[in-house]
Amino acid sequence: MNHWLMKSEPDVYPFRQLVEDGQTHWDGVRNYQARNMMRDAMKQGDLVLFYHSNTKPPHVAGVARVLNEGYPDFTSWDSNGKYFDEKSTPENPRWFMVDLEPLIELEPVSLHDMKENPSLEGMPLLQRGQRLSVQAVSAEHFDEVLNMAGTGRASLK
DNA sequence: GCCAACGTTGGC
DNA sequence: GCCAACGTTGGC
Repeated sequence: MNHWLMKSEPDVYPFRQLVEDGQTHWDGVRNYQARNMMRDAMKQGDLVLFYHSNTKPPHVAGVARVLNEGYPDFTSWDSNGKYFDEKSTPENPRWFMVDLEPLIELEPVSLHDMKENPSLEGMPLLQRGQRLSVQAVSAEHFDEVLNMAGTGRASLK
Protein backbone atom coordinates (compact mmCIF):
# COMPACT_ATOMS: atom_id res chain seq x y z
CA MET A 1 0.00 0.00 0.00
CA ASN A 2 1.17 3.52 -0.71
CA HIS A 3 0.70 6.65 1.35
CA TRP A 4 0.12 10.17 0.11
CA LEU A 5 -0.43 13.74 1.13
CA MET A 6 -2.92 15.88 -0.75
CA LYS A 7 -3.39 19.61 -0.32
CA SER A 8 -6.62 21.51 -0.27
CA GLU A 9 -7.38 25.04 0.75
CA PRO A 10 -10.00 24.85 3.50
CA ASP A 11 -11.77 27.88 2.01
CA VAL A 12 -12.25 25.84 -1.14
CA TYR A 13 -12.74 22.27 0.08
CA PRO A 14 -12.10 21.46 3.75
CA PHE A 15 -11.85 17.95 5.15
CA ARG A 16 -15.22 18.37 6.83
CA GLN A 17 -16.77 18.87 3.43
CA LEU A 18 -15.40 15.49 2.42
CA VAL A 19 -16.95 14.03 5.56
CA GLU A 20 -20.25 15.64 4.66
CA ASP A 21 -20.09 14.51 1.03
CA GLY A 22 -19.08 10.94 1.89
CA GLN A 23 -16.74 10.89 -1.10
CA THR A 24 -15.45 13.22 -3.76
CA HIS A 25 -13.54 13.25 -7.01
CA TRP A 26 -10.26 15.11 -6.76
CA ASP A 27 -10.63 17.28 -9.81
CA GLY A 28 -8.68 20.27 -11.00
CA VAL A 29 -5.11 19.05 -10.60
CA ARG A 30 -3.21 20.65 -13.47
CA ASN A 31 0.36 19.74 -12.72
CA TYR A 32 2.06 16.94 -14.58
CA GLN A 33 3.95 15.45 -11.65
CA ALA A 34 0.80 15.34 -9.55
CA ARG A 35 -1.14 13.92 -12.48
CA ASN A 36 1.40 11.16 -13.01
CA MET A 37 1.12 10.08 -9.40
CA MET A 38 -2.67 9.89 -9.56
CA ARG A 39 -2.64 8.21 -12.97
CA ASP A 40 0.17 5.73 -12.44
CA ALA A 41 0.84 5.14 -8.77
CA MET A 42 -2.33 5.58 -6.72
CA LYS A 43 -4.26 2.42 -5.99
CA GLN A 44 -7.53 1.58 -4.33
CA GLY A 45 -7.04 1.46 -0.57
CA ASP A 46 -4.07 3.83 -0.43
CA LEU A 47 -4.15 6.21 2.52
CA VAL A 48 -4.00 9.98 2.22
CA LEU A 49 -3.07 12.72 4.68
CA PHE A 50 -5.53 15.52 3.94
CA TYR A 51 -3.58 18.76 4.28
CA HIS A 52 -5.03 22.24 4.63
CA SER A 53 -2.88 24.81 2.85
CA ASN A 54 -3.20 28.59 2.71
CA THR A 55 -4.64 28.80 6.19
CA LYS A 56 -3.34 29.72 9.63
CA PRO A 57 -1.73 27.56 10.62
CA PRO A 58 -1.36 25.16 7.72
CA HIS A 59 -2.01 21.63 9.01
CA VAL A 60 -2.95 18.03 8.37
CA ALA A 61 -6.67 17.79 9.04
CA GLY A 62 -7.64 14.19 8.44
CA VAL A 63 -7.07 10.86 6.75
CA ALA A 64 -8.78 9.78 3.55
CA ARG A 65 -8.71 6.62 1.49
CA VAL A 66 -8.31 6.26 -2.27
CA LEU A 67 -11.35 4.57 -3.81
CA ASN A 68 -10.05 3.76 -7.29
CA GLU A 69 -7.21 4.08 -9.73
CA GLY A 70 -6.70 7.30 -11.62
CA TYR A 71 -9.21 8.07 -14.34
CA PRO A 72 -9.68 11.03 -16.70
CA ASP A 73 -10.62 14.33 -15.08
CA PHE A 74 -13.80 15.09 -16.97
CA THR A 75 -13.84 18.67 -15.74
CA SER A 76 -11.11 19.32 -18.31
CA TRP A 77 -13.70 18.84 -21.08
CA ASP A 78 -16.23 21.35 -19.78
CA SER A 79 -15.71 24.50 -21.80
CA ASN A 80 -17.73 26.48 -19.27
CA GLY A 81 -15.84 25.20 -16.24
CA LYS A 82 -12.81 26.73 -14.59
CA TYR A 83 -10.75 23.58 -15.17
CA PHE A 84 -11.33 23.48 -18.93
CA ASP A 85 -8.32 22.52 -21.06
CA GLU A 86 -8.95 22.58 -24.78
CA LYS A 87 -6.08 20.16 -25.32
CA SER A 88 -7.74 17.46 -23.22
CA THR A 89 -10.38 15.28 -24.87
CA PRO A 90 -12.26 12.10 -23.92
CA GLU A 91 -10.28 10.29 -26.64
CA ASN A 92 -6.97 11.65 -25.40
CA PRO A 93 -7.36 12.87 -21.82
CA ARG A 94 -4.58 15.01 -20.47
CA TRP A 95 -5.58 15.19 -16.78
CA PHE A 96 -6.48 12.50 -14.28
CA MET A 97 -8.04 12.27 -10.85
CA VAL A 98 -9.03 9.77 -8.16
CA ASP A 99 -11.97 9.48 -5.79
CA LEU A 100 -11.49 9.82 -2.04
CA GLU A 101 -13.54 8.92 1.00
CA PRO A 102 -12.95 10.27 4.52
CA LEU A 103 -11.67 7.96 7.23
CA ILE A 104 -11.10 10.09 10.30
CA GLU A 105 -10.77 13.72 11.19
CA LEU A 106 -7.54 14.30 13.08
CA GLU A 107 -6.51 16.66 15.80
CA PRO A 108 -4.77 19.22 13.57
CA VAL A 109 -1.05 18.61 13.10
CA SER A 110 0.52 21.92 12.18
CA LEU A 111 3.22 22.40 9.59
CA HIS A 112 5.22 24.13 12.30
CA ASP A 113 5.11 21.09 14.58
CA MET A 114 5.98 18.76 11.74
CA LYS A 115 9.06 20.84 10.96
CA GLU A 116 10.15 20.52 14.57
CA ASN A 117 9.84 16.73 14.59
CA PRO A 118 13.15 15.05 13.74
CA SER A 119 11.31 11.85 12.84
CA LEU A 120 9.81 13.62 9.84
CA GLU A 121 13.12 14.68 8.36
CA GLY A 122 13.05 14.28 4.62
CA MET A 123 9.27 14.45 4.28
CA PRO A 124 8.55 16.18 0.94
CA LEU A 125 6.11 18.65 2.46
CA LEU A 126 8.88 20.05 4.63
CA GLN A 127 11.34 20.67 1.81
CA ARG A 128 11.71 24.26 0.82
CA GLY A 129 9.79 25.34 -2.22
CA GLN A 130 7.67 22.21 -2.24
CA ARG A 131 4.45 23.18 -3.98
CA LEU A 132 3.19 19.88 -5.31
CA SER A 133 -0.44 19.35 -4.35
CA VAL A 134 -0.04 15.56 -4.41
CA GLN A 135 2.97 14.04 -2.66
CA ALA A 136 4.14 10.56 -1.77
CA VAL A 137 4.65 9.96 1.96
CA SER A 138 6.59 7.07 3.48
CA ALA A 139 4.74 4.66 5.77
CA GLU A 140 7.01 5.76 8.61
CA HIS A 141 6.24 9.44 8.12
CA PHE A 142 2.55 8.66 7.74
CA ASP A 143 2.51 6.79 11.04
CA GLU A 144 4.43 9.56 12.75
CA VAL A 145 1.89 12.18 11.69
CA LEU A 146 -0.90 9.96 13.04
CA ASN A 147 1.10 9.65 16.23
CA MET A 148 1.39 13.42 16.51
CA ALA A 149 -2.38 13.63 16.17
CA GLY A 150 -2.73 11.30 19.11
CA THR A 151 -4.05 8.39 17.13
CA GLY A 152 -2.76 5.33 15.35
CA ARG A 153 -3.29 3.10 12.41
CA ALA A 154 -5.66 0.90 14.42
CA SER A 155 -8.23 3.70 14.42
CA LEU A 156 -8.37 3.71 10.62
CA LYS A 157 -11.30 1.54 9.71
C1' DG B 1 16.58 24.16 -27.44
C1' DC B 2 17.31 28.35 -24.75
C1' DC B 3 15.67 31.51 -21.68
C1' DA B 4 13.09 35.78 -20.33
C1' DA B 5 8.62 36.89 -19.00
C1' DC B 6 4.85 35.72 -16.64
C1' DG B 7 1.55 33.20 -13.58
C1' DT B 8 0.67 30.39 -9.50
C1' DT B 9 1.46 28.42 -5.01
C1' DG B 10 1.59 28.95 -0.41
C1' DG B 11 4.28 30.05 3.85
C1' DC B 12 5.21 33.92 6.45
C1' DG C 1 0.82 41.93 1.22
C1' DC C 2 5.30 40.08 0.16
C1' DC C 3 8.07 37.20 -2.23
C1' DA C 4 10.73 32.76 -3.08
C1' DA C 5 10.18 28.79 -5.66
C1' DC C 6 8.96 26.82 -9.57
C1' DG C 7 6.08 25.61 -13.74
C1' DT C 8 4.59 27.21 -18.28
C1' DT C 9 4.65 29.94 -22.41
C1' DG C 10 6.40 31.65 -26.49
C1' DG C 11 9.79 34.37 -29.24
C1' DC C 12 13.98 33.59 -31.27
